[in-house]
Amino acid sequence: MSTDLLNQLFAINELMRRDMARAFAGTPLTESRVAVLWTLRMSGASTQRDIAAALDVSGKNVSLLIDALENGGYVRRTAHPTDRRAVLVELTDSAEEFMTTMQREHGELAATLVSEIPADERATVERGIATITAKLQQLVDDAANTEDPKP
Amino acid sequence: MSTDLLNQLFAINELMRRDMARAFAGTPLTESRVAVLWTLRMSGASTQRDIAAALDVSGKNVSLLIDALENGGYVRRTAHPTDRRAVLVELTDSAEEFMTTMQREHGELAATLVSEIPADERATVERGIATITAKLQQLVDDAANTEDPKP
DNA sequence: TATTGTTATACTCTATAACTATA
DNA sequence: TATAGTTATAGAGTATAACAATA
Repeated sequence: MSTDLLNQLFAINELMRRDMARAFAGTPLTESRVAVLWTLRMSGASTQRDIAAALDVSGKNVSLLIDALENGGYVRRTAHPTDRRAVLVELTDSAEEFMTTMQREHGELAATLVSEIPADERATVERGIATITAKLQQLVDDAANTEDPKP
Repeated sequence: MSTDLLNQLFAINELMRRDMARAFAGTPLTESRVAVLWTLRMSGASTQRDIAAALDVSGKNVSLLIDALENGGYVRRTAHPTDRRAVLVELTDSAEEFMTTMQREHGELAATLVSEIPADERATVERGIATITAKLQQLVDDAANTEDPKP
């Protein structure tokens, strides 16, 4: 049975991607752009360098994503108060509203999924998923450290 | 707690992507190309149209992916026995070997992850994940049918 | 007429390298 | 000298539309 686990996880990946895509169909948003919005929602106003680090992508890439988001009215670039090289990127009011809606929908989706599991098994399943996530994180970190030894 | 569920699932997504990327670093393969190889591994020789349907991407996209894979020696285009418009795409011997290795590694990873869960909870957790996958699948299907009513 | 795959065109995501303005 | 962001260039994934060959 456990050989099926990765297939299940891959299926969940794919399904969540499709579900997300539906959530912002009709907007000029893409998955990557929404990832930027999530970062800003969680961390507040950030420099492009911070966003690049959080998303593990190049600075150039962030420039393009912010260009598109700024153009669509989702974020605004403002002067950094102390570092004149840097800009601060922040969500506009309408983007904050948009993220509030997405967050609510995520919560509803999670509740719907969990409600399918028998009540007395929910805690075990949630703990199991957390365990899997933690182990996977550890494996990926270890692999990264092996390839890229302490600088 | 259940509000964290989606975050866990998103984290698993991201981690599996990174782990996969490591698995074929150094090859000319990308995530999308490997997705094609998986499809061929599971379904055997397929037309490009079948691959496009399985991956839910455009025919043009499949053309490009197959071009790249053919160029790298992973797949081969052969004539369709009965339909002269179509081509059959199939894995080369070396690609079959490559996929065998990937499949074995997937199995090992799944076993490692599952072994972190207390033995007496494994069945419950695996069943819970399967339940979540099924429900998610159903929600996505329903949404697709609502937008795109039976033609 | 409908379908398979390709050509043509375009947008997005991604990266590296060089450059400008600032620290 | 080092860092933040942009310009320049390039590869990859994705889509739609038009077209050729074949069903």
